Amino acid sequence: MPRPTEATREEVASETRQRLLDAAAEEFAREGYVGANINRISQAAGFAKGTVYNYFPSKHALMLALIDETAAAHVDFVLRRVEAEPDPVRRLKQFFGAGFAFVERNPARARVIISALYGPDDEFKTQVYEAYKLLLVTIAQDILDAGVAGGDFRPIDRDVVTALLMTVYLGSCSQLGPGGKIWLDPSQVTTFALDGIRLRERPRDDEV
Amino acid sequence: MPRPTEATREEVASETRQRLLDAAAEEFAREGYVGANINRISQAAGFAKGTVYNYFPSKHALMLALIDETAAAHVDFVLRRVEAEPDPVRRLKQFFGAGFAFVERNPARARVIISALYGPDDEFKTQVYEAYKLLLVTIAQDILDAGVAGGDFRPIDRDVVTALLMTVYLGSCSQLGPGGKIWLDPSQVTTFALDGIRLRERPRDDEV
Amino acid sequence: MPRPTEATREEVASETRQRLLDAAAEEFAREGYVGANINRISQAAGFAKGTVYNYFPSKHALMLALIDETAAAHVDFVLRRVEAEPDPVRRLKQFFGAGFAFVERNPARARVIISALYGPDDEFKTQVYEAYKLLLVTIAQDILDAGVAGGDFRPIDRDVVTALLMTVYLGSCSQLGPGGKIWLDPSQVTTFALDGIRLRERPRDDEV
Amino acid sequence: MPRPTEATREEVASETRQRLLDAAAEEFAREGYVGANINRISQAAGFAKGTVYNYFPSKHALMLALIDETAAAHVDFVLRRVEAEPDPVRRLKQFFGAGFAFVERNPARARVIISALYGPDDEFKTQVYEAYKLLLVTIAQDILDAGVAGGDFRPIDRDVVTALLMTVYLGSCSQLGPGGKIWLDPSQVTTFALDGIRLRERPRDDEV
DNA sequence: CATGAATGAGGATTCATTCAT
DNA sequence: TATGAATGAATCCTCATTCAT
Repeated sequence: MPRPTEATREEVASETRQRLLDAAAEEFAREGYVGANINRISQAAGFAKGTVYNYFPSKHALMLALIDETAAAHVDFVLRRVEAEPDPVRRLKQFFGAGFAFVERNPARARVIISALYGPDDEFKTQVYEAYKLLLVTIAQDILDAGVAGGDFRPIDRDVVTALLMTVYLGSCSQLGPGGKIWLDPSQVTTFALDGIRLRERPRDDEV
Repeated sequence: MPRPTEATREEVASETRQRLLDAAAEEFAREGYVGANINRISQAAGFAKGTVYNYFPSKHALMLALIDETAAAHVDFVLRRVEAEPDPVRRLKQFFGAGFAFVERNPARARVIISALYGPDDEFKTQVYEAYKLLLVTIAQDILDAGVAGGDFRPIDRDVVTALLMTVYLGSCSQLGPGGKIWLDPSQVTTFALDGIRLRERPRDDEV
Repeated sequence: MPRPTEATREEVASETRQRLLDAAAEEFAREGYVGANINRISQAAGFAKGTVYNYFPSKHALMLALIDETAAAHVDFVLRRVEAEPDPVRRLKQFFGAGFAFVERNPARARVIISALYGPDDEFKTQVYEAYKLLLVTIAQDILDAGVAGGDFRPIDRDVVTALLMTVYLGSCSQLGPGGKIWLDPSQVTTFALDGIRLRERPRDDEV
Repeated sequence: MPRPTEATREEVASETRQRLLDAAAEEFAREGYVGANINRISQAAGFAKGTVYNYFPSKHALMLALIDETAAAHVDFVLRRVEAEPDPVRRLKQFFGAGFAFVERNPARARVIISALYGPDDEFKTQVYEAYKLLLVTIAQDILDAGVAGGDFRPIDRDVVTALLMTVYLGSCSQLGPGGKIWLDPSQVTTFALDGIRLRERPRDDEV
């Protein structure tokens, strides 16, 4: 058992790091990576400029850490809910539902991810892809493959549709209205996406 | 009628302006707006730094002009082809087909528009919305409304679906592989989008 | 024939560069390379901070340019006077005499060279060696080799003695009293050095 | 007599201080005073940053202490050996021999002294002069004065030659090859210096 | 119209130093 | 005594912008 002071010290360091990441998320979301200002980040976190550099070796590394931390929380949040669902159709709905919920709870983080994806820095893009790989695999296998096998979905190109679903998801997320609310109704987006892939023997009228 | 020298002078000025815009498109696409460098732009266009300021009052104004010019060409290119089609379904296919064609011919311009949309500057976003308004209206009225009225599409929320179609289009455009090729097959994207809205009494097998 | 304005522009640029180098010499001499401040250099030269970067890509490059320029002037100044002398002994005297004269006229430049040689940056050292190579070769060949061949000097290790002569010269130069005067009398230094190598009437063989 | 714990405490403190000085010597030698990093020094010594400040009030004071400690060891090492010799010529040889031996055993310390002498900080220079005063006095009196009085050396300006001998010594020391070896052979340097002052068989009076 | 020298605000980063534990 | 988190002054460098030619 570590000495109390040791435990406390680590907690404080962890707490500081977290506050810096939170402040960085806000700043990067509002100003973009290049426009973000390290001094404002540390001030917003309640520290002096230098403290950022006690935790992250550079602005670039801070961004990478933020991407990693955000992606880990995001993937974890969505996957838990997706995998709790019994069948592919419900899972797809959860993918959108939980995804939008995460974005509404963490609008700044979401913006950072999206701007990393559409911004000019290839290293950020790669980092995002890596960090979200598990989510993409789950969509492809546990939702699309399973859905096609089970007769819920039409035969489709798994990778193309995975990309399209992520595209629809990310695109919807970035259309935030005032207050950070997602302007598109999740259920409408889900319906649209589901109808793009669902098998259609007979009319259905049990939608969300 | 202006004197020949006048005409020549205007032509030269127009030519200079065009070369500056082309160079700016490449630079903004590669570096992002904040990372773009006015000196590099002028050098790439074959001029000295100061020349940019003879044609555009600021870097910001240059970006706005580039958005306008690109959007005008883009909208014109797509609308000509969309409106040449006789029915909503074909028009929607043309929206994607012509849109992807424009992006493949003008990858730098496309990147600029997309980064403006997903970047932190709200003024750029507004400018893009304004410049593309005519395209959005055409989708909403001449494709969706017409398609619903004609029984091609299910009753849908026109504005939501317009947003979703643009989202799918833009998202697909930004997934460029090496060489600027769009990675997603236009016909697959079109099929996906069409199936999301099409009315489905009976199975159809006449797709793209 | 270039246009007058062109000629003037080049003259101004050359003049600016020279003023910056002069100011840099003073600053580097007084503060050392690391302690030197680019802003102070440009201010002392009568320009704003950024102007330095219109002429030199970095502080490091400015230092290298200063070493080169100083060494070229130094070597030229000394070699002209050394080579005007008819015999090795007089040439050696001129080496010290002209060398000390250059240092007294350019104390800041001399300090920069010396601090480059004794400072921690190996690239600066290499640059100094390269820039003074011609002078070292002249000492070794046109003074020492010639003097040994002509019976003025004892048989000596040419390279060792070249190094020792430079050492004595540089060491003496760095012992500046108030006002930048070299504290050691050139003639005393010359006598000391000459006696270290001159042929004696009878051989002695009791050395270390 | 202090209590054992007291004695131990002092030993530990002394040991710590010594390790810090050793690490500082390496760092100052490699990076120069301004480029040296207090954190690296403490890490290399096996302590945290703050510990340096428990032993030295500032980086500047650490440098001064290092100069003092090095000079004291250096002067002691050389003087012991010089004063063990019976006559001025042997003493002068020992001055160079022991001096070079000290430098080869303590290359980092030697570099620090030399960079202090040729660097921009006058306070360091003064400190070096003060700390080496006893050595200079010994050269001037116990070697040069004694040698002139005993007929070994020509009548010379004692202070000038003292300065020249130190110059030759320091200059030779700073020409370190790979591995910290002094590149100039001590015996050659000694011969050169001795011949510069030794009495010749017959007077010459054709000098400068 | 084209030029490019000059400007100076702005920002990332370093690091000696302090001090509470 | 040892620690290391926090500090903030200091500095190199970038680059949009101006303007005289």
